[in-house]
Amino acid sequence: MNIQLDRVNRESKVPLYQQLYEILRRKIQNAEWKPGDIIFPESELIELYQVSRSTVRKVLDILVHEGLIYRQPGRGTFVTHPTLEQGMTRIISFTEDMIQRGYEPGTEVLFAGVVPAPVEIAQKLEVEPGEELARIRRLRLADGEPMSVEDSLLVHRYCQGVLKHDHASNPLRRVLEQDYGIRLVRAKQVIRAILAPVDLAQLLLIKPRSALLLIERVTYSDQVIPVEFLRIYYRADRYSLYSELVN
Amino acid sequence: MNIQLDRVNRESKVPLYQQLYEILRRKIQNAEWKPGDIIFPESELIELYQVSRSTVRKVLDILVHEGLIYRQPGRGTFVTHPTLEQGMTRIISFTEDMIQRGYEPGTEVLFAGVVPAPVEIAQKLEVEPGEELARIRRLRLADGEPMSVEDSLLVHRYCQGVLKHDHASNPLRRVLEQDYGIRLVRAKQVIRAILAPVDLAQLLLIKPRSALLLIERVTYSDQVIPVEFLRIYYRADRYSLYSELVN
DNA sequence: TAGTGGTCTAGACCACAAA
DNA sequence: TTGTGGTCTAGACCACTAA
Repeated sequence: MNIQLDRVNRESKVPLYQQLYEILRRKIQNAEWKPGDIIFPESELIELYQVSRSTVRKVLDILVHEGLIYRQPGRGTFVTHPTLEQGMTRIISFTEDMIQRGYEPGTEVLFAGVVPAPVEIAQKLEVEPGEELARIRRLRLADGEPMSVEDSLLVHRYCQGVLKHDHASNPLRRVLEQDYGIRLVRAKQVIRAILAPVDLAQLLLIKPRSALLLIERVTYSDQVIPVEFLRIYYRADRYSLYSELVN
Repeated sequence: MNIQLDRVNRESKVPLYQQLYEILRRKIQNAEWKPGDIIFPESELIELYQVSRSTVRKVLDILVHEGLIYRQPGRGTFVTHPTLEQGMTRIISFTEDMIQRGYEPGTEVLFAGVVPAPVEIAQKLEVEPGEELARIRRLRLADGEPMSVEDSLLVHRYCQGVLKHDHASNPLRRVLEQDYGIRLVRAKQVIRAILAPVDLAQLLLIKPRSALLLIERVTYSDQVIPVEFLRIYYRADRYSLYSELVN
C-alpha cells in the first residue's frame, strides 16, 4: 500500500487533475465515501490538496459526468446512490445471458458446415466473396422452450477444424480463444424488428409473421480483424434488450 | 431569422457558455461547418465573441464530449465525421438522430395534456399512482414520411407549464434544461419488437401487424431522479439501432 | 519560430440553501 | 448571515505541430 496515495505529486508528469481524480474516485469506489454522503466542499479540497479551484472543479465535473457524484447549488456535493449500474455494452454469451435472466439454457445444433461467402457478408467480414466460411446454426432454448435461432458465420481460414467441436455444449468464444488464440473483444451490431418467416416460426414454435428481434453482429478479434458474422433471431414475446445510457 | 444569433447577449440570464454552445452547435448542425473542417482556434473565438478562454474551452469541452468536434493538440479543433456510432450508448434527440442519418426531421404534435399516472408507470417514475403527468404524444417524420410515434410522460410537478411550449419545434430536453434546470443525463431502456396495432399503423402509414421497434425508456436527472417515461414506436422498415460492444 | 491546444493559478461576483 | 456551488475573467507556462 502506498501511504502517499492521498496527495498529489507535483513532480509527476501526470496532470494534477488526473491525480486528484484518481484519489477521489478511489475514495468513492472503496466506499470510503458512501452514497448520500456529502463530500468536502470545493474550498476544502483546495486546501487539502493545495490546488486551484479550477483544478478541483475540473475533477468534480468529470465525476459528475460519470455519475459518481452530483451537486446541489448552495448545499454541497454528494455521492450518488448507485441505482444505475454501469453501461451494459458488453459482449455476453447466450449461456451467461440466460443464467442472468433466470433461465436454464439449452442448445440444439441445426447445421454445421462450410459455405461460400455471399457478397454482402464477405464485405462485412472483409474477405473475398466465395471464400470459405464455417457456418454454425443453432436453436437456443430457455427452460426447454425455443428462445432464438443463431446463425454464425466464421472466416474458416482463421479457425480450421472449428466445425469438429461440439457446439451444443462448448461456447464458441471459448473454443476460438483456447484452440485458435482468437479473442473476440469488439463488435458492431445492428438491432431490428422483423416478422418471422415460415421456417424460423416453425423452429421457434411461434406463428409465422410474429415479431422477432434480429441482431446482426460483426465480431472482431483483439487485432480488430473481423472474424464472425452473427445473426440472432429472438422471439419477441420472450426476449427484449436492456441498456443504460449516459450523457 | 434572427440576425443576432451570432452574438452573445450579456444582459441575458442565460450563461455565456450556453449561448456560445448554442451558436457553435447550430453552425455544425446546419452544416455551416462541415465534417473535417477546422474550426476557429480558441484565440479567435475569444476575439469573435469577446469571452474569456475558460468560457470558450468550457463550450468546446461540451462539444467534444458530445462527439461533435475533436481536438488535435498543436493542430486545431475539427468537426467530427458522423460515424453513426452513437446509436445506443448516448441519449440523443430525435432531431440529432435524424440529421446523423441524413434525414430531414419533422414533428407533429398529436396530444399535449395532463393525465393521471397509471400504476405501472408511476412505479417506474417513483411517484404515487394518479399523480399528474404531462403527456406529449408526437408523430416524428423523416423526409416528410412517418418514422416513429413518441409518447412522453413527464412528472408534471418538476416542470409546471411545460405543456405551453411548442413541442413541434423545441427539443424537449432543451426546454427542460433551460426553463426548469433539469438536465437529463441518464436513462434505462428496454428494446423490444412488437406488431403494429391499428392506431399506430394508421399514424405511421403502414399496415397493421407490421413490425415495430419499441423503446421504453426512463430518463433520470443529474440527481438521479426519474423525470420522464418515454415510449418510442419506430417503423421497423425505416429504423434500426446501431451499437458497438467492447469486452 | 509561430500558433495550437493542455494545464494551472488567483481572483471576482452571483444565486441559492441553511441556520 | 455564512457557506455552497455556478459563472467568468486575465494571465501564465507547457508540449506539440507545422512551416
